[in-house]
Amino acid sequence: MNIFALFHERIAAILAGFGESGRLPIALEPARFVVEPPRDAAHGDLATNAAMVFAREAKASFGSPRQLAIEIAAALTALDGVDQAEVAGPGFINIRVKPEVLAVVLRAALIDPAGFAKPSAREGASAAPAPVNVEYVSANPTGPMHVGHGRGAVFGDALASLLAFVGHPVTREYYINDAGAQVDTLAHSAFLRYREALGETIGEFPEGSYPGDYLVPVGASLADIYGDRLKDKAEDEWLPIVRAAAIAAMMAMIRDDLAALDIRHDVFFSERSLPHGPEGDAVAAAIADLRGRGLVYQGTLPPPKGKPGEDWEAREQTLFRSTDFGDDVDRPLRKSDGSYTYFAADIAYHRVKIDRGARDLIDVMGADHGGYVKRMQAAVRALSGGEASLDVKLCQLVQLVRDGEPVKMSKRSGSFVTLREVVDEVGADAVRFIMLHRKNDAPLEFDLARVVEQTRDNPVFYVQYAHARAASVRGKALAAFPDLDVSPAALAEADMTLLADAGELGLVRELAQFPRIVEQAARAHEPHRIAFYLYDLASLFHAQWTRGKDQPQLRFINEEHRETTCVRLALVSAIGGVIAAGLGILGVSAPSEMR
RNA sequence: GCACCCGUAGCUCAGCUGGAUAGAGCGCUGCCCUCCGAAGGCAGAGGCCAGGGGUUCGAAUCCCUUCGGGUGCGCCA
Repeated sequence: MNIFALFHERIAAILAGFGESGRLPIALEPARFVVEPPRDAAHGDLATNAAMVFAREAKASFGSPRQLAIEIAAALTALDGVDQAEVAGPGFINIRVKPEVLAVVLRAALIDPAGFAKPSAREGASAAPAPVNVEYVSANPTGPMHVGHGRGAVFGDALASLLAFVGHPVTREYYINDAGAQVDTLAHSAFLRYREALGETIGEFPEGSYPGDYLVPVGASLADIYGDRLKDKAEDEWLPIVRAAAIAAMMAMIRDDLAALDIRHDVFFSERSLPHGPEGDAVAAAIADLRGRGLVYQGTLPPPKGKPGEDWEAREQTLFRSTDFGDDVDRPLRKSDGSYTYFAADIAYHRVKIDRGARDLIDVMGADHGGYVKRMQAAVRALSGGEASLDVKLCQLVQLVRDGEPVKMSKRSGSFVTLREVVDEVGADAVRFIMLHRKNDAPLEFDLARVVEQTRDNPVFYVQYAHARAASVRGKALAAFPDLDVSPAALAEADMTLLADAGELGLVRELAQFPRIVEQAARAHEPHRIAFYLYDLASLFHAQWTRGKDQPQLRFINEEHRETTCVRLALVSAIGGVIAAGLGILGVSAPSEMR
């Protein structure tokens, strides 16, 4: 029930009508104009720039954009639900709808807040929303997740929910980098813990290994299972065993950390599981695929400029022609020793995703992967023959602070602040909301002290409290009118014309924006817009509530006027419902009371 | 050297894919409330949207460029 979309269609129809009578070109692209809330509420309920956008096309028949605007406005005025449509400035059209339109919006939001926000299936819609694959987290299985991983995790999870909410079939996916040198290093560190568990004194861990004590249980468990039988085996015998045990333990830990944030994936895809070997090599097949498209060749890359490359020497490699797709240089698929690069494996993996049917691929990664974006997009386009596209969402760093003071993080000592510690301290809701309350490509400051405060500076609390307050008002109403039916269906019968106060009408207008915000957030892949919207809505709601302090006639519950109470309860319930629906998309709970 | 991201109020950040007088929260100033519905309300000051060019009816938004910050740059994953 998106009234902005509704009026967009109506105006498009009016323009098409002008097209039929030969006064405008037939095939005007409706996406060029917008219908949006006016900056100033005094201007009306909706505004459109349609007349100005099509000024050039209208010049012959209408002269000025203003004249086109006048005629569009005249046609709008004749439509159902339109109170007035007037032209302002150079050609804006401000539309004011009749009260019954706002009543319809309010009822829709009240009866089914989530359904209200979903895009309505249009008649003759071209196609169902495309299948989307969202890959997120993908932290290497070499230790506990830290806070930066958490941001990507929460972001990817909320984005996946958002896309599912608006109708896309969504696959949530985790790529386990379990095939590189890092996991061998992990295995060596675990082996040291194993020997330790057998009673050896290990002392200092070697440079570049994983000294964190999260490997201690892995060593102990290996000692339990194998006794000392691994200790004297050759490395190529114990390594696969220890590696598998260590990776399994790390992934169990990571999944546990994710579960604490209520983050789940449909697919955990192991890099090691990509078929390899003579009987079927997925990476080789992917390279052959690209080669068949004429995009692979043997060549030598120029040395990187500006970086003093002492040890650089020209070597011939197998290269992917990513420059055909806008990359800066072609990228190697095989190292000089003939083994595959990580990029080659990643190409094979994305090929799997495309083969499974995904057309919109999204990778959520840390900002340090920025240099990787172009080549991966090139690969996806090449592999799919242009059918699929990849959007890469880079999440910037998280700076943990407490009361404004930076929290020390030292990876070297192994005592970095883990995601789990933060979740345990402030709760999953706070972590999720704060991480979604910022654009993904902007750095995030996370104040551990602030997010547990019960004040307006704490957006988590402020929004959740609005929901709790809505629930509380409903309870209070039952105390005043014990026989009142406060179910949404019953409240929807209330006389909506009794909503007359400017603050109340402002709230209805704010509710009307929810579907639009959801749609835009989904299209832009920016869940933070929902968080900001919820904060604005909560803010207006709290303000209206507070007005009742000084002006008792504005209180939601009026013991003298049952009908007024009903309609205000309808408003309050709709607000509560929309906040719950919005928080639901973000994966944040909507409590009925704050403690 | 090149590529990508960022630069908006004192601080932290929004700004709806080009619209009307650039917004919010903190902080600051001044009133109100602080028993009557649960952790406050109202108002004000504060901006060359980093600088400069361009595109057009119209630019914080798009393009070019300069400056400043971050990230990355074959045989790491």
